[in-house]
Amino acid sequence: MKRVTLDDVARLAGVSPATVSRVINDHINIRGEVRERVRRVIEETGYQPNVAARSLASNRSSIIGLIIPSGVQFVFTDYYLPVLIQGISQACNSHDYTLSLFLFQTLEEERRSIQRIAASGLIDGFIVTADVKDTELVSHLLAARKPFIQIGRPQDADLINFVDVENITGAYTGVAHLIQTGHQRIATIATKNNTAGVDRLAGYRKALVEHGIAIDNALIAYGDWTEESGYAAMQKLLNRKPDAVFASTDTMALGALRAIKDADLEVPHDIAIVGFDDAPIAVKANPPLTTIKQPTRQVGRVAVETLIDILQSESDTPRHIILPSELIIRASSYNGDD
Amino acid sequence: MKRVTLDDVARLAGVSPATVSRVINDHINIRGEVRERVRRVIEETGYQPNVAARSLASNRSSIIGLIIPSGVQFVFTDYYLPVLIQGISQACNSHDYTLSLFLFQTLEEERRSIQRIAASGLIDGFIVTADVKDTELVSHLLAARKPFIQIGRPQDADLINFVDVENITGAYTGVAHLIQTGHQRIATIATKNNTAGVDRLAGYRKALVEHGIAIDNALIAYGDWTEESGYAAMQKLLNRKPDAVFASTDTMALGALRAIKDADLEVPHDIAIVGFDDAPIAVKANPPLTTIKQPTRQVGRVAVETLIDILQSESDTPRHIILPSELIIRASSYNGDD
DNA sequence: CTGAAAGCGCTTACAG
DNA sequence: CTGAAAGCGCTTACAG
Repeated sequence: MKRVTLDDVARLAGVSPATVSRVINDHINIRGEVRERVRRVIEETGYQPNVAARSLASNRSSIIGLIIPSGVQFVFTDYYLPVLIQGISQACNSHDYTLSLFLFQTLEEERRSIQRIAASGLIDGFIVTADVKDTELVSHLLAARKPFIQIGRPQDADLINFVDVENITGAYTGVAHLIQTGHQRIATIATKNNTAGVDRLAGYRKALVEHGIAIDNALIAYGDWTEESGYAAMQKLLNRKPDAVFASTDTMALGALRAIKDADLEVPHDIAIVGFDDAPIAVKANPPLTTIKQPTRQVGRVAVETLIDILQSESDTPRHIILPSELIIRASSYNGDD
Repeated sequence: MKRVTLDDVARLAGVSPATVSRVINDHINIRGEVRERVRRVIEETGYQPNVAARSLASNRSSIIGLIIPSGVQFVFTDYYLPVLIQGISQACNSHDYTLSLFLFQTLEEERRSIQRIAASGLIDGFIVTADVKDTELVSHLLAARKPFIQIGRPQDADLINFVDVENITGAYTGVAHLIQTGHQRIATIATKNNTAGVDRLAGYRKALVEHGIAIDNALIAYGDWTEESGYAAMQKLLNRKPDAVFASTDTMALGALRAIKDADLEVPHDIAIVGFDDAPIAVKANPPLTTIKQPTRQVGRVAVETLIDILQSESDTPRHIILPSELIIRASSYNGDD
């Protein structure tokens, strides 16, 4: 059983290969009758275009590469990445793009591969889950002259396409909520070295300032996205007697929760917690945590759609897309479902 | 700056394109001097072969597709899949294969895509994280005559390549450990509808029988891999006064742990727990859980390497690979790291 | 609206 | 050990 090719279809339909190609690619200017005839033959034969041939001839592959750099250490401690990938995959499926995944463990592996990948012509464009730290990766990508879009605002550069979440406003909303519910000594567990963390800290500051509360640096601790670091940070903060804490990740919020419980304090009675992230963690906490939910799945979808748009458009005006986050206030009793 | 092609390299090196191709593909029978000369030109020009052209000419793409079927609902509640993907990705990187990810949300999406993907010629072979339920997917793949390897033993069929974990022996070891540490009324939280679950239950039974303990069906409850289901199952089991429980997933073990605590019983003093899975969950539990650790990352690597081997070999003797699992006994105090 | 023809950048018998 | 040539299966100006 040999593969059926475009030429076979052309012969069977009594048209030229060019016409079949045009039908497949939805070109206009095909007579309806001819189009139908070709479509019928395609249907009957089960013809599928050969991707390699198409790619070689057209210089497009319809493959999007997702790069997860070596710096992304929290791959497995967070819900973030799996959900993001789900969003990306979904969008690829519905736009008939294929997703390629590049997951790098070490910087060396990253360096070795990225050149080869970008230059091989396999991938039309990339999505990068990069961070402030990954400027090297970004410069490689720029050098390869391949279109790419970054998930998360890059530190500098307005020249880079990105889609991000409203981190500042989100954090602001969460902290304002704490203030409005009567809290005054609001601590935060922040992160360094990534723009999301920096922005969330900025939102925290802004909320305090706008509500006339002085910023007390002793109420600011830092973690590294892990639950353990949230635990440790909260232990330090407890000495300063906060009555609420805004953790810039749900995972760290979970650690904070544990530290508070271990200190025999009650949540949210003694100390209220607000987290920030993709929610399932916050929901499963006991008591479930109030959180600022970022639309991670949507971020993935929008990244794909924007990238496709970039690939198809001529202009190279950089796209900067910022999606809203949402404050979700949770009752303090856990009923076991979601 | 135009792309440099194989012909450019040939011209610069003063050889024929065929020779350059042979050098790139490590064919034997190239004079050392010529090989060096060609290599130098490749180095200097930064030449990268065009994947589409190579793929069209050779009928191989060096792309492996990872299919995660719509039935895999526990994508985000388990560490399993991310770790597996990491192992797969690692192996792909080191063998110069590219990984394509196909994540299906619905059965319809799956059906619509799988045909197209298999027939497009883009992918050399597939890895499927399939389960008993996914016979439809498997038959599609068989119909497309594309090599594939399944993660997890298929229900029937010795004709299918697979790599699996020693589920029976693993569970046996865990339950035997409970018996040896003095427990008699050992309950289990099992799962249905997947061979791993069935095998783990078989291992549980075998351990009891071989140690002369009668099997009490009242001590067998079922869950669906979620923490909630583990919680509910444990609540039922508690009425039967078990002194230990073997949960066939760490996630369900976590739910069981919570149920035991909520009943004001102590772990492991009143009831010992043994889980089965990829460990990080068990480590983070408080107290950390004794668990049978499956080598998920290695499963991923082996799957890739076996698939590559299948692609390159002539024989189609099916490969059945079963990797050992390991009992990890945890002290009952949690020190917060790992 | 449609076709003939060139070309995309490789690989691989075949011949020597 | 090396080269000339055909061919992989498409797309796309170009011409009509």
